[in-house]
Amino acid sequence: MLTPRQHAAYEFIVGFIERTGFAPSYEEIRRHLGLRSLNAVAKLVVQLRRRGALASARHNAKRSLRPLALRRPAARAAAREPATLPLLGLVAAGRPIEAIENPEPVEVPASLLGPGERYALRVLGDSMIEDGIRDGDLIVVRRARSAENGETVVAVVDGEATLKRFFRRGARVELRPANAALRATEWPAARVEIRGILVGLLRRYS
Amino acid sequence: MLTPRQHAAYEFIVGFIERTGFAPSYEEIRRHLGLRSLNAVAKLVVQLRRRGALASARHNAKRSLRPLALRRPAARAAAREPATLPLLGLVAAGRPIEAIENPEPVEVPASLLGPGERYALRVLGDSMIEDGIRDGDLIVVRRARSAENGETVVAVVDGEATLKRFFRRGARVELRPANAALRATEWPAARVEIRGILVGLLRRYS
DNA sequence: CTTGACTTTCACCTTTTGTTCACCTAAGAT
DNA sequence: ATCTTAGGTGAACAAAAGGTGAAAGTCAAG
Repeated sequence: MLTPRQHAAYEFIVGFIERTGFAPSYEEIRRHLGLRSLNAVAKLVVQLRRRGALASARHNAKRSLRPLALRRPAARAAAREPATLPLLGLVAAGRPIEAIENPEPVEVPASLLGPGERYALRVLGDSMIEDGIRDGDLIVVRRARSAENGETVVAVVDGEATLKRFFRRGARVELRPANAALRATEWPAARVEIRGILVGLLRRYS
Repeated sequence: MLTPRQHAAYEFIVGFIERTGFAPSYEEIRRHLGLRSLNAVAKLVVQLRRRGALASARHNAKRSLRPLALRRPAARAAAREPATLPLLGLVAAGRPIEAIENPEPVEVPASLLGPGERYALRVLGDSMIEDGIRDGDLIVVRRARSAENGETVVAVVDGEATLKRFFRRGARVELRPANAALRATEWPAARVEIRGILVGLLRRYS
C-alpha cells in the first residue's frame, strides 16, 4: 500500500504519461510536488518501485518511469474458464524467422488477458535478452498496427517477423534489440508492419 | 467472525482506501474510532490480521494495511477453476524482504503446474536480471528442501529470503546472483534453508 | 568530443508512524 | 472464583519515510 506522498507521486506520473505519452522527468515531479530537492523525488521513486507500483528501469534511462499494473481485481467476469490463446509461431531474434500458421492453443492466466485480440508466440534467440526476454519464452502479444515509442513490438519487415523495441524517427522507424551484440536497424516506416505489442511473458524452467 | 469493534475498524480501513487510494495510519484509525491510545488500534489490527481480514505486512511498514478478500467458500467444488497458487510474498534481490502469511491466490496456466507443491512469489529488485528475471515478475516455485547445482532457488539465510543460483561447495553453499553488480555469497550449508526451486515465470507489461 | 538533460548518490536532518511495555477493565468460559 | 480474551490508557522508542543541497555519473544527440 502506498503512503499519501507516494500516492500523489504515482498519480502524477500516471496522469503525465496519459497526457503526454511519455514519462515525467524527476524535475517535473519535483515541481509538481512542491519539493526543493530531487533526492526527495528519487526516494519516492525508489519506494514506488519497491512497492511494485513502478517497474524498474535501466540505470540512468531517461524518462523511463513505467507504472506497473497494480490493477484492482476488477469486476471478475462470470464463470471463468482457463483461457487459451493461439500460439501462432516463432518470433526471432538474431535471424528473423517467419511466423507459421499453425495455431495451437496455449493456456495463459487471465491476468495476461484484457482488451483487444491477443495471441502467443515462442521466442527464438537472444535479441531481447537485456529486457529479460529469453530464448524459449512464450510471449503474449496484443494485436495492434501501431505502437508508442519504446514499446516492444512484433514487427514484420520484408516478410520476416522480429521482436524489437519500437522507435519512430520521423518517416523512419528504428527497431532496437535489447542485446549489446546486435545493432538497431532503421527502416522506412512503410516497410515496417507492426503486428502487435508485447503484453506478457511466460517462462517455464524444466 | 469479527467482533463489532473489529468490524468497525475494518470498515473504516476499507472505506478509507476506497476514498483516498492509500491506507490510513494508526493515528487516523484511532481518531475515527474515538480512541485515546494507539495501542488499542494496534491490537485491533493484530486481531484483524489473525482472522485473515487484513494482510500481514513488513514490520514497521507505514500505511501498509491491506484488506484481504474475505471470500466466502462459495461453490468452488466441482466447477473447474483456473488453477491458482498462493502468492506467498516478495522475494528480493538486493535487499531481501519477509514473506507474508495469508497468501492471496494468483492464477497460473496449467503448464506451470506439475508434481509437487507450488507457490508464487513476486520478485523485487534486479539480483537475477541477467537470467531474465526482472523486478515485478511473478515466479512460480516448487517447494523443495534441496536443489541441484545451478538451479535457481528461493533460499532463506538468517531469516531473509532471496532468489539466487544454488551451488554446493562441499560443506558450504554458494548463492550466486545473476547480476554483475552483486557478489555471490557463501554460507555454511546448515545456515541456508532452501524453500523451493524456480519452475516458472510470469510477466505482465502494462 | 562536448553539451545538456537527466538520473543517482552522498551526508545529514526532521517528521511520521508502527511497535512495545506496563498496567487496567469487562465479559464469558471453565 | 479465577482464567482467558478482547479492548483500553499512556508513554517511550526505533525505524521508515520524507527532505535539503550539492555533486557526480550517464547517455544520446549535436
